[in-house]
Amino acid sequence: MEQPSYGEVNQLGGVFVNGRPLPNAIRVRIVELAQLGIRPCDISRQLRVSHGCVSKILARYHETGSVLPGAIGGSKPRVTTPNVVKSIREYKRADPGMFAWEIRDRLLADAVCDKYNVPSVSSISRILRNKIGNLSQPGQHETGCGVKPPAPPIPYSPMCAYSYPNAISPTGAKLGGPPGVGVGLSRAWPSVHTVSNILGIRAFMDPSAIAGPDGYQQKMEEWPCVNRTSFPSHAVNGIDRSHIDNDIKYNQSPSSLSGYMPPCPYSSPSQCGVYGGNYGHHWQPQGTGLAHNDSHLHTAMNFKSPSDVADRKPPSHLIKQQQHEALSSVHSLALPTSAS
DNA sequence: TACGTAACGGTTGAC
DNA sequence: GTGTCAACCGTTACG
Repeated sequence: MEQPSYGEVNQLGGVFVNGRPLPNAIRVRIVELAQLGIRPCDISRQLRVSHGCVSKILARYHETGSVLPGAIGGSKPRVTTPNVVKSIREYKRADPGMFAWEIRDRLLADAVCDKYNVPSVSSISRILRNKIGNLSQPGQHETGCGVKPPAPPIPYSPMCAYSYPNAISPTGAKLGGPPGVGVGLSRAWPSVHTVSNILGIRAFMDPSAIAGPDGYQQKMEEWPCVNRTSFPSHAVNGIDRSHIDNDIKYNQSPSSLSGYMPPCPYSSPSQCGVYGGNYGHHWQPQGTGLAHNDSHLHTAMNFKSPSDVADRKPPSHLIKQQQHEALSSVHSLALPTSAS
């Protein structure tokens, strides 16, 4: 049986998995280096990540304060919640001649929904047709008639708590919610397609998994379809294994951001929280990805304060030295002088 | 040369 | 169990 090979090599020689986010450690490193004043082009070259990706990650970070990737997969949360259906039913009962658009306005006016999760007129029409259309007919499962209503047509979990305004920007981008709120990431990393595994840097991403105390490791390590042998065993994206190991310990100069930015704050199980399950009752604000139950992430999140960044910037005469050290810590390669 | 971004092909997970 | 859909991903190429 031929095992598929998921890894690919980009133009810079870096290994990536199409469709999958970069390891968080690399994402963090990108932001970290940028914070040190290293140019994106240099970060791109040194980490062997496309400049487009570097640009995207940095832009995302500046916008949301999170280095974590967004929620992949899943479906948008339902807007036709039982509560909404109930309200529509009541509106329709009070005024059978009510138009769908009137109902929609009413839902907004009564704060049953907000502008972000109000059903469309067509959705309301569908509700009226499918669920409330025979409202006036006898035997209807209206409450109060002593007849137990059938099971709700829509299996629903308490998604009503879902609040778009706090979670999604007008552009649809997930933004940070209240710190520490709803950041419990319940879903374990669902995919065997973790880049860390694919790249063979499991230990880099999740040192604790080496011990494998929770059985999670086994699941990951048993992934049979990753042809790790196709990747260099000694280096990942230009990061020498020995340096990766060092990176795990993160013995970096305390003068840099590293002092309060753990190098690998996001273990794979932590990262998983941003994938899937983010809609509906599983949905979690992206911006809080750094502030979830992993205290390291919270710490990492804190480092993003622009004022902090400004305050923590080292004296200018140390910047170049720090940049050099930062990149040197990532690679065994000498930092080109052009990187200045 | 550096950078932003659209296009592209891919993955993911809810439905 | 499978297909669809809509979200996301990183790379590439272009300006």
